[in-house]
Formats: sequence, C-alpha cells, structure tokens
Amino acid sequence: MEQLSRSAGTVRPGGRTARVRAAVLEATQDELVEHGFHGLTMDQVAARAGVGKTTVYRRWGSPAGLVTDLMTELADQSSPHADTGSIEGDLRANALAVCEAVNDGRLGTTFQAMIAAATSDRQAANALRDFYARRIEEWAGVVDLAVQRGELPKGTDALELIRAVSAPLYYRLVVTREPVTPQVAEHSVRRALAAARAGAFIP
Amino acid sequence: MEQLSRSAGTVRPGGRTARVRAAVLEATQDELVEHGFHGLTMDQVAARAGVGKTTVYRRWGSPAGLVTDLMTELADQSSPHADTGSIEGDLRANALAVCEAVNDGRLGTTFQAMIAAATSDRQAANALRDFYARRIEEWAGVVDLAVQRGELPKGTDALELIRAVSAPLYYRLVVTREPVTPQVAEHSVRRALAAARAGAFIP
DNA sequence: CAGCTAACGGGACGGCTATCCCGTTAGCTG
DNA sequence: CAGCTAACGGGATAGCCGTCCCGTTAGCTG
Repeated sequence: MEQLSRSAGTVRPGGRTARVRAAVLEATQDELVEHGFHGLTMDQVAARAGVGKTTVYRRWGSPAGLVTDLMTELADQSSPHADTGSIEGDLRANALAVCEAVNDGRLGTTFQAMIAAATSDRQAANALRDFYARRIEEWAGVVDLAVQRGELPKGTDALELIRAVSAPLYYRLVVTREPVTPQVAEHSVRRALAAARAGAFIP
Repeated sequence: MEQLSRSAGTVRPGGRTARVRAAVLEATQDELVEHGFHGLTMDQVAARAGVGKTTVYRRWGSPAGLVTDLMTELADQSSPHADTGSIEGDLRANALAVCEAVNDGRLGTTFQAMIAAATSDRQAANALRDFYARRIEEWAGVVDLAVQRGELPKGTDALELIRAVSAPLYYRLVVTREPVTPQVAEHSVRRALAAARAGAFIP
C-alpha cells in the first residue's frame, strides 16, 4: 500500500503535511478527553485542528483511523523500562507505570479509546496488539535478568510473567470497571511473583 | 424512574409487551453476530424483530440500551458453579466456562458487544460491572469451601482469587486480542492457584 | 526563483439516523 | 363481552455524517 502510493509520484513529507498531522492528532486527543471515543467526530476534529474536514477524511478515513495513528505515535515514544536490581522492584515499576498511565486524564482516555476502537475496527485492533507486543517484549528483559541472577527459576516464561502483571489491571479497567489503584498494582505484582517463584510460569 | 412510570398508571406486563421484548432481544443478538456492536442500528433491529422502530427507540433508546437489556437478561440466567471436590477442579471449570463463553459465536459476540457498549455508555458500564460482580460472588463460594477443607490457607481473598483466574483470559480477549484457548485457561488456573497456595491472596 | 504537482480547503449533495405526531391495536377491568 | 387506555405502528421531518468535485496553496526540483 505504502509502496504503491510512493511509486505513483514524489512524496512530500515536508512542513505542511507534518504540521497538519500534529494539529489533527492534538485535536483528536482533546476531543477524546472531552467526549470519549463514541463522541469523536471527524468534523469536530477538523474544526478544532483548524484544517479542512476533507483532509481528515482523506488521510485517516474514520475515528478509528485517527485513534490508530495516535496509538502508533505513542508506540514510538518507547518508555524505558526500569532496572532496580531486583525483579520485585522492576515488576512494581512496570505495574505502577501502567497504573499511572491509565489514570492520567489525557493518556488514560487515549488508552480507553484505543480499546474501544479495537472492538469495532480491525486495523485498530492490530495496532493495539502490536503496541502491547512491543511493550511486553521490552519489559521481558528484566525477567531474563532475574533468572540469570537466580531470583526466579530457570525456564520462566518472561512474556507470560509480564502479561500476568498487567492483566488484572486491565481487567479492572475494561471489564469490571473498578478503579486501578497503586494498591491493586502492588497486589498484582505480589501474586504474579509468588506464582513465578513456585515455578508456575515454566511451560 | 421505574417507580414514577408505575405510579402514573396501570402497568401492563402482559403478553404483547413481553413478546415484543423477546423478539427485539433476539433480533439484537442476531444483528450483533452479523455486524458487531458498531454496526448495530435501531432501525435494522426493529425490522428484523418485526416491530415498529418507534417502539425500539421508546423502550431502549440506543444500541447501548439494547445491549444493556440483553446483559441483564443473561445475568438472570445464573450459570451454576461446579463443585468438583477440589479447588483446582472448580477453578478449572470456571476458567473453561469463561473460555467457552467468549469463543461461542452467539454468546461471545454478545460479550464483546457488552464491553464495547460499556466504553461509551455509563448505563452499560454499570450493568457490565453488576453482571461480573454477581458471577464472581457466585464462584467465590468454592474458594471458601477449599479454605475450610484446608486446601488453601486461611484468610484467602475469595473474590480476588476468582478475579485472578479470569483476568488473563479477558486481557487476551480485549487488550492483546490473542485467542483464548483452553490451554490459556489451564495456565491461568495453575498460576492463580500457585499464588494462592503461597499465601499471596491473604490481605 | 520559477514551474510543477502533491496536498489542502470549501462548499454542495445524498443517505441515514433519530425524533415527533397521531391513528391503531390489544391487554386489563368490571 | 364491552369499554378504557397503555403500548405499539407507520409515516413525515429535521439534522448530521460521509463523500465528491474542483479551485487553491505551498513544498519540492532544477
């Protein structure tokens, strides 16, 4: 797709296009905070961004497209994983980072919108999956280090352990819609770690 | 609300109203399976149910309202929790029940629709929360029995343990959008149980 | 700095969705 | 079984959303 449009003519990645994209994504976030994903309309995003609505339709196609692009933008801003020296500290840092992210007004609504978009749009779903696959891989490193240090048994599935830490947080956020507090994060770490030490993450 | 409309005149719970509701909820499920929550329109539901679209708007108000009613209907059909004699068997039965439910064409799409509706509609969100609160409470009993039998340490938080079993399943379903297989369910049980035996579910 | 063209902007149009109004149906009540 | 009225049904209407067409702008290129 990308290849085809490139071969059709000269691409212009220059100032205006980038400026428009920045303005539109900024406006998208603002609209999400105010009206949520359900109330996100191409029209209002265009108006707030100060661009023609035709442009928004042409480049993003749908509200889900806007959110998807916002997601890939966030994916590029890779959050550096901590290295506190102990696996407990590292996992706690991970859980608290998730906790803060979903509770932050601006970022949290964007995350919720991503999940909402993914329920109706295949492209958004793929972007969401890729986003988390990348985050999980980044954090899996701390588990491997812990195994090398002897903190966790050999053969521990690093990806699964990282997933296990965040699963209860997202479960509360999306399914039971209970608040995601630091205490919840703490409990999640404690339980995942207990299971890991007992060897429950060895396939 | 309910009280007010009742006091205004005589309620007629009789045949026609109930018949209309059944037809509409049936049509809603069918439409959900075919087009998903995003493609659920009041108009088509009314047409498929063979009722006037004014009726659908008057009684349910929005697609989210339809799904919410569907959810309360499912909530009433309480699934009996198994009692296999061991906590491992009970939790496995629970996890497999969730696994089957989300993979079933008809029921699974309804669940997904419920979650999608909850992201945009407060009433749907409340109904979803109540639904799971009830299910979790029903299953918490098997944990208490296991504690009495000495299978799990005293003070184990039954509600949290039940939540911990389903959290990874829903995490995959909604967030990472990976398939929810029986093997995933098995792993989830194994890990939650390992943590519980280590006392990680004692507050 | 001048020409080319990718990308943007405005306005008009068609289709759909949600709402309103009022006539009709059918479940209660005596 | 006859009257009352809650609840349903159909049609008309207004507003919004998405698309299309074409003129305009501004970033590349030599």
